[in-house]
Amino acid sequence: MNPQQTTRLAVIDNDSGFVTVLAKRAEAAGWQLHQTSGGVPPRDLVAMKLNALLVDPTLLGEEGWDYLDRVASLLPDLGLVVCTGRSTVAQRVRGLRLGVDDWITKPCHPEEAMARIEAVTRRRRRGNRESEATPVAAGELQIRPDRFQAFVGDVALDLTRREFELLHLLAEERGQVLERETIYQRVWGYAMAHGDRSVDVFIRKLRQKLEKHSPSWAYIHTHFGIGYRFDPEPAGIVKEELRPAAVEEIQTPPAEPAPSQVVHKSFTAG
Amino acid sequence: MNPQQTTRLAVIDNDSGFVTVLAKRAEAAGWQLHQTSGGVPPRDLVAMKLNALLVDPTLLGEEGWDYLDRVASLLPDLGLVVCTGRSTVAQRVRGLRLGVDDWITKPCHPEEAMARIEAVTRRRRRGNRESEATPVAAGELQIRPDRFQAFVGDVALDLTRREFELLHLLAEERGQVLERETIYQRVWGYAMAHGDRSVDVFIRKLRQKLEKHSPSWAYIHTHFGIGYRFDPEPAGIVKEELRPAAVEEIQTPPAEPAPSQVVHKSFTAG
DNA sequence: CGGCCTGTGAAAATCCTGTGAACGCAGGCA
DNA sequence: TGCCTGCGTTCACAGGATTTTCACAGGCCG
Repeated sequence: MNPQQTTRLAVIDNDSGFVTVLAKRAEAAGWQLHQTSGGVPPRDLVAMKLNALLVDPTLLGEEGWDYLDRVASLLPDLGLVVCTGRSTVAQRVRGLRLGVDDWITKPCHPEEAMARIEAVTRRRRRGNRESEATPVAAGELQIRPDRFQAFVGDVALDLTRREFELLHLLAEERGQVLERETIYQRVWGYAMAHGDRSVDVFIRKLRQKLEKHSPSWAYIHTHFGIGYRFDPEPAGIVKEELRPAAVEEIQTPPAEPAPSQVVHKSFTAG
Repeated sequence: MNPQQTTRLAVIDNDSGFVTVLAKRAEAAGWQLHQTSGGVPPRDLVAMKLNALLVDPTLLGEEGWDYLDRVASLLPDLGLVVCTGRSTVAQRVRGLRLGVDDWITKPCHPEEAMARIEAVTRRRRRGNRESEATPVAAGELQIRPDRFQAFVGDVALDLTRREFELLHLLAEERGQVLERETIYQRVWGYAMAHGDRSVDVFIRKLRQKLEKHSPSWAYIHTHFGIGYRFDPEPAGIVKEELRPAAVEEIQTPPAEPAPSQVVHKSFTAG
């Protein structure tokens, strides 16, 4: 979700000689850098919106492996590169299996370190949408990334930031069933904890606001045991597959088979 | 989804010692391997559906850089790993900038090479999300991973998640007889307890839904004492082997001799 | 013919989602 | 500073949907 092209890198190392040189080159290349010589809690890494993390686990002592493990599993989209001194094959293999993307041995040329960091972050960026700022239309909805807001006609749905990002993601993947974990990963930016219900709660809030402003459309469909799918449908076509003769292509977008296994919301309470 | 997907790796190298050892380990790990000691045209690589390519550009001589460049740009989803002898920082940087994902220096431990290849493909798989989303067609069926659902024409079979995953697995292994244990392992994700009948029950549910939506085809075949096989067959060819003159290659996939020991289902009750 | 193995229907157990509400946090404001 | 408000997170519960388990019947094989 980072529209920016620049690489955001954090370095956890206390080898001042190496870090200094690397920092100079990185800044020359236009990278945004964050240095520390101590462990940064994975939680805080989330807030930094990094593309990559370069770390020498030596200075984390015993906790090194555990730290790498946590970072790798909490931030699967982060490029994780270890740069450290002598190591055994077994150590490198362990690290790589844990989720480390590249393991560089010191002493190393900063240029190579940078090239490897680039290689690690490269693909993630590829195919990144330039659609970031293009509005999306769906049913009666108009989703406007430039305003972080969705509109029905001229009136805004009054979405909070998270609500908007969730809606935007769903709308961009219109028609696809997205699993909760995927949604969480892409909206929140890190891995979903087991049992977290945040996605459900935000879906409910979205549905309330959608229902309030565009009551004659159904936008978000639940897929039991999987996740959610965004697909604007005019209301009143419930179970069209049971009476195929009665309904004649009202508005259903082309190549959109009638959804099933969908919990058609019934909006009980007002 | 499927947790363990097999890695398809091609090796372009003529260092027989290294390659032999690597191949042994890779096969032990269940990887699918393809070796050559000459350059493979990028065009052919496409057809091989590889996850990763390990190459020693040394044996490509002058063309090495050009080759890496073409492979990297033509196959952006392929993990590209160079494994070669001595090299300068400049060479490594050049390669990495070109699109190489990792650059390993020989001599290297095959275990590390494998771990690095894994790391590269892991990162790659995360990047492109729709790798697993290719629809499968079978008989009148259309199996759509993006919807977690199967369709006959426009109407969905209304499969639950487990049902869908079972069907998807069977369909991907079309024509193969899969043992219950295998099925359970791959759909449920862990070993089947002795005496568990879940697979049978889900096969029944699937058959019911298939029969309901596509009554003129037989999809799932029972192999007594073994397991099940998915193979769409138009109805009415029951016992075609008994009256070979009557039936003429309606739709039966090639190279599928009528299996003996097959229980042709007869759908007793309605 | 007897011992498995599979098909089947239904009950029981489990899991999943919708929902309302409480909680904590941070920023705005007096 | 202290209060108020908006927002995101977490919890617990209820109603369903789904999965598992069971018992039995019928088929397959030697």
